[in-house]
Amino acid sequence: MSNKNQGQQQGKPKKTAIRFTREADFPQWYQEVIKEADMAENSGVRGCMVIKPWGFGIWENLQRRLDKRIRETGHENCYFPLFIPLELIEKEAAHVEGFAKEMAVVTHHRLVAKDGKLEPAGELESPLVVRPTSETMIGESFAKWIRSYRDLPVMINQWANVVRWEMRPRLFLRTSEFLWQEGHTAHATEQEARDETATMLEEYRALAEDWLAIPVIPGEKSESERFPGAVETHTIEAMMQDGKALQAGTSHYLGQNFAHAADIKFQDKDGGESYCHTTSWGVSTRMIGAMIMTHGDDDGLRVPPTIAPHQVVILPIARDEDAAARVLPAADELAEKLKNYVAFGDVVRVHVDKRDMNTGEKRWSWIKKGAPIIVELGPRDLDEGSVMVTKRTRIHDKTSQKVEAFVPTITEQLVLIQYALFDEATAYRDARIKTDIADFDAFKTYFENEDVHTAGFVRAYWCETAESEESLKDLGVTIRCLPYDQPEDPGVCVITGAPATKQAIFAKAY
RNA sequence: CGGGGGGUGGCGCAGUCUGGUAGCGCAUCUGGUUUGGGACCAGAGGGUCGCAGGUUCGAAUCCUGUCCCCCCGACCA
Repeated sequence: MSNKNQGQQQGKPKKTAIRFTREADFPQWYQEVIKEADMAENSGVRGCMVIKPWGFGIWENLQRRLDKRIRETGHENCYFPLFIPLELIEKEAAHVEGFAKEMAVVTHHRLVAKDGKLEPAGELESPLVVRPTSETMIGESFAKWIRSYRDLPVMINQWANVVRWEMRPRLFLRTSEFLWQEGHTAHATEQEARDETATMLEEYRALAEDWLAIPVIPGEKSESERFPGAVETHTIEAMMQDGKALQAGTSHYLGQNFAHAADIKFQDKDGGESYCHTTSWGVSTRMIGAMIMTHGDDDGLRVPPTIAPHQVVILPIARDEDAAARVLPAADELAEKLKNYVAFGDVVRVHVDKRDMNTGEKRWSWIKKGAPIIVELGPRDLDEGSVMVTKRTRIHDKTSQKVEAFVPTITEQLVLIQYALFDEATAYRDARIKTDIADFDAFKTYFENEDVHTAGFVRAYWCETAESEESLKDLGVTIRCLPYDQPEDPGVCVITGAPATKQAIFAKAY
């Protein structure tokens, strides 16, 4: 048995690679993972973060895959302005109301020097809102673009930053400015728009589960949780390791609400005039927060191989010049060999870490960053024709593998890590979905007494009334969604005891 | 936005109550010894204490304002 604390001869012994454990303090642990993995940091601007290469690389890999799927499902990328005229966003009543509190507003367009300082001057006649989302702006364009049924459907997407002046920012989960994609489509018929909404939610489910290894529950939002202005909002809900829910992506059927507001209409075959049915859907950098809180452990981040900026990190071990002369070229050579293989549709991403620092420290830095496979290559390995392999899923089990066995199986090893992460997360989540809560007393007892060991979701029948939902408020519990897979038989509402036909997921949420 | 806690070399902190011009550990740099699970010894560099103003002979310490961070709550992707 090796002792991972061996190097800690002085000072406080460390049991884990990072300072906080999930159990002791989940919020602190979350921040510590981000810091130790060198993913992002706060900036001097409230609620706005600097995304560092390891965090941004993860985002880019997620983005690359999703962008591909967005194109494959018939959409095209566009770009719309960051600023929205105030009078434009006022057009859809429910929409404004929903976003009013969190909109940043530009009121001036110029600065003048005064007493050595710069002061805003040139007040705008009409203020501009920094987009919190682009339904209104894109709706304006749709109205111009669409004349005839032959122009439909219009299916576009944009990768952009948006601003929502949130009260309580948290890195990746809720930043004032965040990166996302927003898809916007306009259709001739309700059915087509509803199908689009469902198609994109399924894309999000696949992105979360197949790509990020995050198990999610797809379903429909209750009325109170709907996107402002939407007829229906569909969501994928994930469970974090503290048992809280995180909405990881949404797809909205907007009906004709925005079409009426922006006058998006077309002439049909009969010459009649109709309003379009529109949709919108988005996922954001919040997904990275979901990944951290799904896969991270007390030694830091664990990145699914699909999106890891480096899937394999090679650590050349050289104690002197002579060893370096042998080991460094060998490490490069190994990297080149690995690059002949493809995993998840891309050439295996290999990095040789040649930084001049202690090997143990170097190794821990990659463990904290969550690189899926760490390969140590030293003179001894060279003599034996082998490599020392650590998988991030089992950091205390180093195995020596022959190079000719290791290299050709790299794809398989990465895939197995991917599956292991998904299976582990799924087992964790499923064990924390309670389905045996009989009545509201038991429900309250559960949510009042939950802690980091027991917290989770309750799945139970719900009568779908706003009043019953209101009574959850004091508990801090919300209805996350009505899952698509529903039992055939009706039951009774866990809150009111009234007859109910559908089950809902109840949870505390981010 | 309400309640609570904070901002002191890169990181983590002490010092603040009882003003006297900054200290510890880690990290960094140099030299040496080391090196396959977060090395050791010696030496060195680095901060004016979030920012602005005030009180004072003198402010990290007191007062006012302000910005930012963390936790809980309400709000939200």
